[in-house]
Amino acid sequence: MEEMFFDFDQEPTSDFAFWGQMDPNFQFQPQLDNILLDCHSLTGQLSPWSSFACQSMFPDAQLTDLDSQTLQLDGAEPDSSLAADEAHELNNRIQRGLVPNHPYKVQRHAANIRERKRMLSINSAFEELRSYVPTFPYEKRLSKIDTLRLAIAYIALLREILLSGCDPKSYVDECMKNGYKNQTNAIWNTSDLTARLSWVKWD
DNA sequence: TAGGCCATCTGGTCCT
DNA sequence: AGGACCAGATGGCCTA
Repeated sequence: MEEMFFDFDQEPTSDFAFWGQMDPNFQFQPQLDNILLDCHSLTGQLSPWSSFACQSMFPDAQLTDLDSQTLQLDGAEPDSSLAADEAHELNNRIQRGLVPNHPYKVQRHAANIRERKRMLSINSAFEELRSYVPTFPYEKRLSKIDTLRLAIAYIALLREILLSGCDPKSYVDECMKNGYKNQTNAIWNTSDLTARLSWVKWD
């Protein structure tokens, strides 16, 4: 069987098994806006506003009324403090009847949009981190927690290699023979990390 | 079918 | 005051 190596210095276009490689020409923001705009209509998911939250905030309100209410187009003036893109997006959603007619709800929707964008930025950072940790070519996508743990172990090992002054490949080979003992993490301190590193092309 | 993982919504708290 | 951040709740999807 042909031996396979991974070179971490390769261009990101490498067809090695890295998950979540970003297309360098990918236009993130317009895609994001469309996704956010369409998520409700695509999933058909009902906002929790229609149940618990509405009743707790507005105990006197009839849920059916709240759910059916939408802002009138000419009266649709989302919070002026919103960023331009958020205001535009919110207006779009109001026009489509996706935002119920209550000032607090409008604010809450804007906050939801910001939160989703924030989580997406965190997720894109996770994707980038995944691209830096060693994975097996046949391995399924690492979860967030595994990505963090593996990254910690990987950094620790790289630090040890630097401090040892040894050739990286021979250091890993030695670890493979004798078993890698890392103090930092119980999850990845077995042969797993060194096995992953055996796929790394060091030179 | 249970468990893991994830996205989303939400309200509270912190920060600017 | 408003946005950022956070953690809890919830529900969907996938896999063993």
